[in-house]
Amino acid sequence: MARRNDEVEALLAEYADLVQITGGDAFKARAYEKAARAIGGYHADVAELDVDGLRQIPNVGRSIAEKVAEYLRTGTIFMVEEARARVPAGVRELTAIPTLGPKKAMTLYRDLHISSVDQLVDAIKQGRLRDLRGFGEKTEERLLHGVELLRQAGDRILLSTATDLAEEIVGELSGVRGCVRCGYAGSLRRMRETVGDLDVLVAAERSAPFMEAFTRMPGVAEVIAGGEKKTSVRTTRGVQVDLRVLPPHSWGAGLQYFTGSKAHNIRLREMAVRHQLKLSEYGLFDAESGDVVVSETEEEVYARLGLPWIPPTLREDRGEVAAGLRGELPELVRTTDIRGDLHTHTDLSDGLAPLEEMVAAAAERGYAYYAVTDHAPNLYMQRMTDEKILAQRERVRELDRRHRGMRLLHGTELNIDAEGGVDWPGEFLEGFDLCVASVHSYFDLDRAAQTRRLVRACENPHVHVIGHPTGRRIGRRPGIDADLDAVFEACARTGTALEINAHPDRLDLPDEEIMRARRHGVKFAVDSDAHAALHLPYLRYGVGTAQRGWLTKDDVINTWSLRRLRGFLRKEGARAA
DNA sequence: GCCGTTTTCGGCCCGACTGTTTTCAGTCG
Repeated sequence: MARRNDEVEALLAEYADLVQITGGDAFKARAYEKAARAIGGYHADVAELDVDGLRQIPNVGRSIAEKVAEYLRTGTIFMVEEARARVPAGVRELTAIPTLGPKKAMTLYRDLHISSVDQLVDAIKQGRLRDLRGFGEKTEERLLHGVELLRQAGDRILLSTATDLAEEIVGELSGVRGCVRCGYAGSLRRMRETVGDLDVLVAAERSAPFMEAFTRMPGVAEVIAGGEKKTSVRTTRGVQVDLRVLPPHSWGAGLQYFTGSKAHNIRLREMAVRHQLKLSEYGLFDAESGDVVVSETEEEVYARLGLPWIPPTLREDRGEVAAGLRGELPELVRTTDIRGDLHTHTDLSDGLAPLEEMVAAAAERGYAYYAVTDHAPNLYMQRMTDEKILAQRERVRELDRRHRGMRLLHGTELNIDAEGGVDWPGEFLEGFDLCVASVHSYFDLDRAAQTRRLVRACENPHVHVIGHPTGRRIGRRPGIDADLDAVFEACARTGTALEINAHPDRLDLPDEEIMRARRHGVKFAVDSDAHAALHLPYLRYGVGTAQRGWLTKDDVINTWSLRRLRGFLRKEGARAA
């Protein structure tokens, strides 16, 4: 069930942008940004709160609480509407282009009346930006490159957005009378990092009630096509959703067919042909007689082709069919295998929730251990000091004594500098149970320099995990240019784990690099990088990515017992070197 | 607009990088 918090967060963030674009008070804009983030990460549903309750949320004062209440009551906020009237929606969309912020967006609109990405591209090509103050040749290049990036991510949405939407739709349709089965398929079921459109399947005798319920769902902006077997809609956020209703006996074949990938299915159909069979979304048929052989479950379809059931996350034609035929499919790591999270934040740095709240939420998830890893001082904006982190350690130790079932580890997220150095000297790092080290700056160093800094970080005997190793942000920034094989080799040699950061806009390492790293013998940590208690469940997306990289439980250090994990954290490899 | 061991005003994450300037604005993390 979607929470109203997300709508409120989006609206306040929009208002913050509009304040900036119109040249309003920068501190006011930041106040709205902070309130938006706090509401997005708040544990309670804002729809359940009155003004006083809303004011309990950090960074929400009287004014914002009243605006939120206004929104919950009327569906709009007058001040936001007023601001929207002054700035066309396209101007705000321009700020989605990397390196183009609110100031430049406003200049483009004010001086050249540019209010869409397309208009911007045209204007650049016509050389109309040349005369603008603050815009030069390099700026034009960077903007075009930024547009390119934006378009690559294009109409695809993040895995988390797609999951939330799909679960809502499945929940709705499951409640319709006559529903035998309901679920989603497509690249979402394969847990690809982004999803183009959603495929929802229903097994039922009669399709009409489902088509009707589907097109009437809130959030449906337009019905693109409506038939007996298939209906397609576009949501108000621009996502296309296809609903297919199948006869119950075709469920397995339909699920298999619509899950894909295309390449995986082609391989399966070729196998079917060799068995004198024909595979379609309705079943596996005898090629000659046309009689149905199997169709009810995916397992039967795979079995009849001589294969074990192949997990959806492997269905990318990356060798899974051959491995299945040999009986060598990996036993993939599952979310339930994860015994702890090794990269999380609190409000001591840029997290939203206090230590106690994060720890309570982690305990709720049944973890055996949990690491708190706030930012170290070199990420200057966090203002970390030795005193603050040591005081936190005392609180962590105290809480650890009180939490019977779950061991707390005190760690930090270090910042890898341009040369591969980190924030604190060895003797200070010695005091941490665990150190994650990540790249947060110097994304444009050349390949040799990037490789060198990452290898050096691995060689630091106090660095246990390389956080979000490529630094990419999906749809916003490509990963750094480094010789990853050299980095993987260094990880394996020194006993440094690579993180699979589960945050939906990172998913870093990406799946293909995970496969490569595994061949070097690297171990991995699947972490949420949570900045609020609500982010802890992001872990599922990291596990999905790990599965797409063919990882087993043994490859992932945070599925291990605490004793085995502590052995890994001694990092004998790097110390011996 | 929010917040307070600096409490009703006056701060607010701070430094670096980039490209465009010719001393700095804009963007980012």
